[in-house]
Amino acid sequence: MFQETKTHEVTVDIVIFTIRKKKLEVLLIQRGYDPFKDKWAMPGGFIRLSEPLDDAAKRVLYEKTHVKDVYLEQLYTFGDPGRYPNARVITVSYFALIRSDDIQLSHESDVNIQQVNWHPVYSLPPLAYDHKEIIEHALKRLRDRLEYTPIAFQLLPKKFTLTELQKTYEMILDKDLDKRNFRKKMISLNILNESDEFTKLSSKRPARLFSFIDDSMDTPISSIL
Amino acid sequence: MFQETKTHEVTVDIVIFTIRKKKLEVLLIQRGYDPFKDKWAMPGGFIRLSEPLDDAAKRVLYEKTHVKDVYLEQLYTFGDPGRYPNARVITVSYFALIRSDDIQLSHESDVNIQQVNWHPVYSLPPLAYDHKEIIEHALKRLRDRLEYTPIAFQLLPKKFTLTELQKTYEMILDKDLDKRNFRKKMISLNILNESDEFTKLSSKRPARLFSFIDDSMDTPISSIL
DNA sequence: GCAAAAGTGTTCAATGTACACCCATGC
DNA sequence: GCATGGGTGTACATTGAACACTTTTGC
Repeated sequence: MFQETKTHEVTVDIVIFTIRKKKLEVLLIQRGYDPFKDKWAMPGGFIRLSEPLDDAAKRVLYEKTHVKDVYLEQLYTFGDPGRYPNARVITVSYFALIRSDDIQLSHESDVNIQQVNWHPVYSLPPLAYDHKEIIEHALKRLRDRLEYTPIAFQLLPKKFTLTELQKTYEMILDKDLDKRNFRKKMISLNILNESDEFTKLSSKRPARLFSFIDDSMDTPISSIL
Repeated sequence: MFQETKTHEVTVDIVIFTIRKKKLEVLLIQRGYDPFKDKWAMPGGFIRLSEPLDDAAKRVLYEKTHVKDVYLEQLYTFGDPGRYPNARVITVSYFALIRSDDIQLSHESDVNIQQVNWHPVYSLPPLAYDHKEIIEHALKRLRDRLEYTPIAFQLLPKKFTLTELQKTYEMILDKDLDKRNFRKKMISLNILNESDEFTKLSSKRPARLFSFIDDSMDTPISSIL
């Protein structure tokens, strides 16, 4: 077993979440060669010898999306000997939250890659390796964080309406929330700045725009179910 | 940098908690040689090439304590290039909860090791590497788990009194709890079996013994503060 | 009979949950 | 003027927090 490599290889893989077309989506890359040809996989890469783990994650993230300064958190380390064919690859997984309008997907001319695309997290294509398991793990963690920290703002533009915020929660939790209770709760947390601006474009009643008070990232939130 | 090794080395390190002498303690090994001679470190070891991560953790745990079937959970992966002198060592950390009466410390005749000993988690000796950071991380995780899952039972004998259970919570949270509220809460969770037995040895009023209902390990617990 | 730990309930405050109607706008 | 999403309050149930005295035993 493992004749081809005599050492562990260590990679980072990143579950990149965004909100796009009113859906919670993850960024996937279609593999252009075997093993797992045509299957989809999360962006990932080898960790350089003198590179901190978080830096490796940031680098991979930047290479694929050209975004910086996004929410990034280490998730879990997967290292089953059978997870990778013909090599022992241990992967430190991360999850990232980005605003879809910040993104510039890089369409590098890499023959190994067929496509880079967003996929709704609730209807994923066939995935390579153990990436399905990793994404499920990431979704669990994201839901967990959502109930205790003001993390949803990482997926929204600077200014947003309360309805947009609520929809974000609903997409992640995959569950409907009560409008009045949601607003009451959010406002009582004192993490929102009420602006004087309103949405204009819609052909409906304009909605007030809010922004997130930066220094409240560490504010714990009691449950919003 | 890193001339001595050209690859990443991957280890597991385990934060082993127990309750001993009415204190929350961790198992540490005093190093017998440089670097970090005389400093204390957590039990750890290299991951074998075709060994799953959890198995490596179980193996290291067994080697040091001769216990099996204990609570073991992956914690976090530390991989700062500067954390280890002269090598790039990435460590997947775990934390374990064991009953101190189950333990048989192995006093192997390893010249590299001076001593294997328990240390109170709130007054640790000087630690090697970044192990202080790892233990702090483990303590945070343990506290977190304590508030949402019935994990404290992993530190107690099969049968225990409510006072012992409360003391366990108090040691981990480093905070006093209200006796009546604590008992009310625990009983309302329906995860305890009330037995007909009582403590006998003490020279005080005997206390009723309880046991934990096994299949409630996944029961979430709302906050106990 | 006294020292020491076991055991037990009530009141109040805070938080969560369920629920329905009017408002402002563009067309 | 009507369709669409924005915005608002109250009543009730659940949960958490504070708090003190009686009971059982060994000595």
